[in-house]
Amino acid sequence: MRPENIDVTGLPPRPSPDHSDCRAVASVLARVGDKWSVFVIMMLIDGPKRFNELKRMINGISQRMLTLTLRGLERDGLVTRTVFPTIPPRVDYELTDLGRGLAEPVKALGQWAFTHLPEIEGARNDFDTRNAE
Amino acid sequence: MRPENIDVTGLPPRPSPDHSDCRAVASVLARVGDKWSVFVIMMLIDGPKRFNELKRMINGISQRMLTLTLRGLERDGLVTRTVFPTIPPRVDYELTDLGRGLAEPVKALGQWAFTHLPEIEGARNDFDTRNAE
DNA sequence: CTGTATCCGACGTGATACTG
DNA sequence: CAGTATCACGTCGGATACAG
Repeated sequence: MRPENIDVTGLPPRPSPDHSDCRAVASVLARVGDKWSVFVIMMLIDGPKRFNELKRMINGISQRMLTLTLRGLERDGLVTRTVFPTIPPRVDYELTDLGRGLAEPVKALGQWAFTHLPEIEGARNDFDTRNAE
Repeated sequence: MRPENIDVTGLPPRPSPDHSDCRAVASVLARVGDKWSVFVIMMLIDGPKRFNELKRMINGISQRMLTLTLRGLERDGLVTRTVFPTIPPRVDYELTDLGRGLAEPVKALGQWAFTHLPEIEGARNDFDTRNAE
């Protein structure tokens, strides 16, 4: 079950494509698409940040969601978590090389979204008013 | 409430950044991140497709989800829906110019995900076994 | 400061049945 | 063929309280 046998890589057709890769690619896309990951990545681009520092920068994120988001990014090897056993405790989060690599295509996507925002919002308005009354 | 005042465009700092754009960019990212949109876009890159044609190509998608995904893409102006009032009915879905434009950064992201799959899966395994017992 | 634990409502997704 | 309607379930996310 679920999306198999689909090539979303845009890569030229390979001789013996491994179709199971599709699910895995989708899982990476899902991380990018989740509500907060991209924001956290963007915040970390210009250097490591502390937990509450991130929380303050990302307006509206809850403590719980920041924790979960950071755990997810850490699990995928995109972010490192270093604990300084001081009192009070201090924890720094920093992008890995992998994370910095991911930031590039993500920024490209963000730029596209930003430049085409008017068209998309226009299309949404048109669609909504068409299906209004 | 919610992610405001955050620049996820990666654009060089502008004089008077419009912070409300952030939410809108996030909504585009959310579309890319949802479970099926990217697959549909990829399927439509090389020409228009019919409803059931898409359903067959995307292994595992339900009729309901295909409908909802296509509606969402149509609403955002990424896909056109043309009905041929024949019997039986025939409906073609096709990428708009906007949709084809979006496909580019999405493909870039897909390529990145594909090439770095081993590192990510490795990191996930490491993380999971570290936090196992 | 940096989390974890718990509760709860909202939403996304799938399965199934039905319609024009 | 191309949907819509309904239900059922699981996950996501926010709020709050508490801990090391």
